[in-house]
Amino acid sequence: MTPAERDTLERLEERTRTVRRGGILRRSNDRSGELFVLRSGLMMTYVLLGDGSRQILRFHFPGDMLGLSGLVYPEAPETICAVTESVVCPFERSALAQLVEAHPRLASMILAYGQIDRVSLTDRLAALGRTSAKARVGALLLEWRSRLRAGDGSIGESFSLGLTQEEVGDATGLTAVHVNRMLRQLEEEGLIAREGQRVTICDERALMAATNYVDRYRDLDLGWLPAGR
Amino acid sequence: MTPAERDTLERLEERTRTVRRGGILRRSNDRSGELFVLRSGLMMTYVLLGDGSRQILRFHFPGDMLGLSGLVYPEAPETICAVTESVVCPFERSALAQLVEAHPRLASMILAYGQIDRVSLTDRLAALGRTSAKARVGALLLEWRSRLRAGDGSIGESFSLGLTQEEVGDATGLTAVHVNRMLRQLEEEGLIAREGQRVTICDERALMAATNYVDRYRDLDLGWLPAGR
DNA sequence: CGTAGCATTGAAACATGTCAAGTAAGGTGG
DNA sequence: CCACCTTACTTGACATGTTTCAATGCTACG
Repeated sequence: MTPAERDTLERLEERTRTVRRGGILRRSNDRSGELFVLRSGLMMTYVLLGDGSRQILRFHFPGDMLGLSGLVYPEAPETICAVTESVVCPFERSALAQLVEAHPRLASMILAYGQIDRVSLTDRLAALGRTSAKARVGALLLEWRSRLRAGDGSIGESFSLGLTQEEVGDATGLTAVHVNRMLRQLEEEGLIAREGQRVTICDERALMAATNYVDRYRDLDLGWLPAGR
Repeated sequence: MTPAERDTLERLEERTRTVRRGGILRRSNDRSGELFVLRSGLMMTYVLLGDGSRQILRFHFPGDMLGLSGLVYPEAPETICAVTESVVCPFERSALAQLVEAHPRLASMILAYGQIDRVSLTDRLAALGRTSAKARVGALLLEWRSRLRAGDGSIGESFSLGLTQEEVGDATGLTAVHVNRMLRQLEEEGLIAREGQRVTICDERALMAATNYVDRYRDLDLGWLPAGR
C-alpha cells in the first residue's frame, strides 16, 4: 500500500466511539448517514419484523466496514448493535466520496470487499432456504471459528462463542430451544464439544461435510486492481 | 451524466452475447473472470447444494450488473442462468478497474448499486428465516411486479410471472407442491388472482402487510456522490 | 395423437415450533 | 458472605407447518 493510501485510511479512523455490550450504534429507520469501521469488539446487524421476531443478518468482526447501506438509504434499513463492548470509527459519506476520487485502488478494494460480504450473505441464504437446522447451527460455528481465527491466528479448534442460544437462533432462523437440541446432537455425534461458552470443533471434516460451509475469506483473487496512488 | 461517463458506459456494452432460455452464462466453479451487464431478458443466479437441491439467490432484470463475484473469486461461487432468452454484454475486470480510475462518480454508483443488492438479499434472508411460506411467496410476487414495472411503467396490477412453481419454490426455500398450495390460499383469500402465467395483485395493501415487503429500489439518496468527470 | 413437463390434490411422515417446568450460573444489595 | 433475582440453559410433551410420496389432470408441442 502506498503512503498516501495508508494515510487516507488512517484519516477515516481518526475519531472513535465506544459502544457498550448490547448498545445500539444505529437503529432501523434512523436518519444518520454515517459509516463506521469496527476497530475492536464484536457487533451484529439485525432487523425486527412486524411480529416482533428478529433476524440477525450479519456478525461484524474487527476491520469490517459497517453501515454501508447508509450510502443509498436515507433511513437505515437495519439495526447495528454491539455483541460485546466495541470501538468503532465513524466517518461521513463525503469522506468515502473523497477516497473514491483520490484512490481508485482503495475504491476497488471496498468494491471487492462488498462482494465477499454479498457472497457470504448468499451462503447464508442458501443455508436458510435449503439446509437442516443442524447444518445451519454447525455452519455458524465454523464461520465464527474462521472469522475469529482471522483476527487471532493462535485460535485452534477451540473458541469462545460469545452468543446466547437465542442469538444463534435469530441468526439461523431457529428457536432458541431448537438450537439447544441441535448443539446437543452435534455433541452426541462427536462433531463438537462444549463447556460453558467454549466450543471445540472435534471433527472438522465431518462438520464441514455436514454443513456445506465455505470460507469466503480465503482464495481471493485481486489481481485486477488498478495501481496505487 | 457527463459525455465522458456516458461514453465509458457505452464501451462496456460494446460486445453482446445471447443466451437462450435455460442457457447457462456461467457455471459454479467456472474460472471466468468476466462481468456482464444484462441488456434484455430475465436471468437468475443460483447454487446447487450437495444433496442436489437448488437455492435461487437472485433474479436479474435488464440493467443489472452480473457476475460481480468474479471480482474476488477465481472460481465462480454461483451459477448464472437465463430464465427467458436474454442478451448480455460481457466485459473484463480490467475494464472495471479502468472505469474506477477514470470515473469516480460511476465507481461510487456501482458501489451504491451493490448496497441495494445487498439490502435486497438481507430482506430475503429475513423472509426465509422468519416468515411463513405464504408471506415468502407473496413477497416474491410483489418483488416481481415492482421490478418488472421499473422496466415498463405501463405494468399495473397484473403481470406475467415467467417462473415455474418449482422455481418459485427454489427461490423461497419451499417445495413446488407447497408453493402451489400457498398460491391457492392467497387466491382464496382474495389477495391475488391467477390465470395461467398471469398474476394480478388484487389487494396490494393487505398483501404488503402480510409479507413485510419493502421496495428497495425506491427512496434512494445519492446526494453524496462526487462530481462527474 | 402421443409425450413430456407442469400444475393440482390428498394422505401420511417429519422437522421444527410452542408451551411449560425445572436447573444452573452470575450479579447485586443487604 | 449470603440471599435473592435475573438471565440463560435444559428437557419433555405436544402442536403445527412443511415436506414427501403418489396419483391425476392439464396444456403445449412435436
